[in-house]
Amino acid sequence: MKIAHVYIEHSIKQLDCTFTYRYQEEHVQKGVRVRVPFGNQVVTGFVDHIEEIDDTSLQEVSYDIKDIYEVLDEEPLLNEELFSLGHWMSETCIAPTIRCFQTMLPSKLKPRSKRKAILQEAWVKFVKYEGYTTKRQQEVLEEMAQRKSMLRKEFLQEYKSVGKKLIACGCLEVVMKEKEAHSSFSIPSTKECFTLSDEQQQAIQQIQEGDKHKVSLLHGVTGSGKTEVFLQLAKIAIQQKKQVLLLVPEISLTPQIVKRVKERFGSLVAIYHSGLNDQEKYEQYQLVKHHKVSIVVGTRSAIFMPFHKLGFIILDEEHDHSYKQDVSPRYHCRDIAIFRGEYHQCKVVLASATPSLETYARAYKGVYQLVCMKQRINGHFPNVHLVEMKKAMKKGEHYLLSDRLLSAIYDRLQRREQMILLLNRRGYTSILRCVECGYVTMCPQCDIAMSYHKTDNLLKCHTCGEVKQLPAHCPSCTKKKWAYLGLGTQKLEELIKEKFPTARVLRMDADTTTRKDAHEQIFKRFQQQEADLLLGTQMIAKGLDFEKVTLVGIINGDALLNRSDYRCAEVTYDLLAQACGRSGRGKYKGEVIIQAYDISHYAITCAAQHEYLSFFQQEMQYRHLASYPPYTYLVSMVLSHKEESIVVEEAFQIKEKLGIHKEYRILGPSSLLRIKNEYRYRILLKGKQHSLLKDVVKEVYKWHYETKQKSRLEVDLQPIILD
DNA sequence: AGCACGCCGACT
DNA sequence: GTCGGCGTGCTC
Repeated sequence: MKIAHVYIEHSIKQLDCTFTYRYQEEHVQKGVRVRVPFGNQVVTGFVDHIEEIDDTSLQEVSYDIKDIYEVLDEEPLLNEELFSLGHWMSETCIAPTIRCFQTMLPSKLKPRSKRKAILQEAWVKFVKYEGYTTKRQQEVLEEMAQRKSMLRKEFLQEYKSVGKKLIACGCLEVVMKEKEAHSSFSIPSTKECFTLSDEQQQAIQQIQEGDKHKVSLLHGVTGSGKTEVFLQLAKIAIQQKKQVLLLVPEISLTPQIVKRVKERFGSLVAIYHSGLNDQEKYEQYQLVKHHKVSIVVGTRSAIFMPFHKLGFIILDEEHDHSYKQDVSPRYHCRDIAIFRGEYHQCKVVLASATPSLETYARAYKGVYQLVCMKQRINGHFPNVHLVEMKKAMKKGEHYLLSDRLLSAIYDRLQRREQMILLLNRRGYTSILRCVECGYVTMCPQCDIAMSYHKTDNLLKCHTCGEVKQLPAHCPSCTKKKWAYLGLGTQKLEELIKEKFPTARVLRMDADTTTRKDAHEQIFKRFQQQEADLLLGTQMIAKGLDFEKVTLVGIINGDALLNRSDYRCAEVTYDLLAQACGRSGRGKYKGEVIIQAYDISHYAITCAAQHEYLSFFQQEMQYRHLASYPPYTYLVSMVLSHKEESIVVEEAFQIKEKLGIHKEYRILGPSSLLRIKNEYRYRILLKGKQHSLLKDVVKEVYKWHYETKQKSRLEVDLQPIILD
């Protein structure tokens, strides 16, 4: 008898095992979706493997085996490679297997997908030369016989008069086909001659000739022309009839790289990111699956595209946090890239101007191949000035804009050059506080002050999305005066307008980018020089290439340094170095002004001198002394529940259960901010052996659901941001 | 995840 | 006496 082992769509720990079903149909195979009875419901499942067993061994099982109701796919959704990747992910991230499979597929194909309606299109197809009546009809038929088929919509438009008649008489027929992405980027590949710099050529050569099994780290300063290196590598792979995956942190923030790839490779490109709707994602996915494109440019989720022969996987801005998924399965795109690279025997290239410490440390030790590009294409770095705000403010200068920065802005306005102002306000929101008693409105669900949005005059919580009307008077002292404590971009915009009434300002932040293509619109307008000044938060720090920008101002450059996070120096260096990289990319010399309260910190001084290596060495020393990654590994376990006492009790139970161990240290439980009415506590494990930590966490995880603990447990085996 | 089963409080 | 609260347990 034929038996299928099926994963059930419910992605919970208790159900992370297969259930067996009987079937008769031949086309049940590994990787197809099936509808199966489960309890008293019918659910979708995913066939893990099939088996032929004899009836005697069947009688040994204690449960009744039911039949599969329906087979949903003719062909497996996931090929052998992606299948094993799913299992591997489940293992390394400690997440239910079915959830890993769901994560890997576009939502229209997910096993659970309830409304998986895939758009169909009507096509007209030639059938026969019988039954037409007029000369014109014959002509049209002949044309159609040539073309074989065309979209009905277009057909009826072109042959308005006779089209319907021909379909009615059966000479042509209408067939429904799945809608496909028409490779709309038919921009002809430019034949422009690209002269590569020596460094670029060397980099390409090194990557190509390097050890196939080794990951390469391309460490190139901002403006050193990494994108061109990617494009050349892509060309090589395509010539070898292989595919290329180019991963970027966030598409909407890197429109320029997408544009360049499209210009170069035209219709060979698929774009994949979270901004696409389900149908669009599905279409792009199918393009890759059916070998219609050679290059995919995409964000994190694009790592799961169904490639058949990869030539290169390139992770641009390798250090970026958006490569880490922060919901289960908490995978890191870099790890998946390396897994797939091994399978396809292809080179994985990690690229960044500011590599993560982990990556650079590996390259330093020779685990990865290190490829450097130290020169800018245009030959010069921008001058960086540090402004110490403590002193500036004592002299009576404005706390947001120092005199030095003001005069630089004035200067650029005079010379009709463009500039970017970056307000570093992570962890710094616009808060409304009562002048009299200092009351601040907190979110009722979370332990976070609600931030004030001036455009719609509302209070919003950035963690849970709660929206509140502005209270007319302070609930605690009934005074009616509020002080706006914001260091927001809006405030900055007002200030600029006040100081420079004629300046044309574009603002980019969470408020101005809610619409779908808002980022692109703003960048486009800035590119076309409809504005002199672009101001925004960290989202404008990365990957942009505006030739005319000669001034970058960073306000509050050290805001990130005051956090307790062990990565704060790295994040600060990254932000500053990236922002510096936006200035003076064209033929004009660029300038950068960094305003900070403490300008002596090495993250700031190294960034100002474009000294990554020096920063790396100092930061490594600190990490070594404090035994933080990359010298150790951290794993995180977060418990949450509506009742604080339950979380605390269960957290301490876990701590006790772990006991004292010489191979790792237990940090916590420490309380985190309450989110969505749930109290959260974290336990961190710190140790030198990642595999050991993983085993320990796995045991806790198992114990947690087997003993039916009340709280929710979330584990992260490479936590990046600890909040 | 869902849904049934089962054991205790407030109603016609 | 019943309706219904949601704690517990199970699903091939």
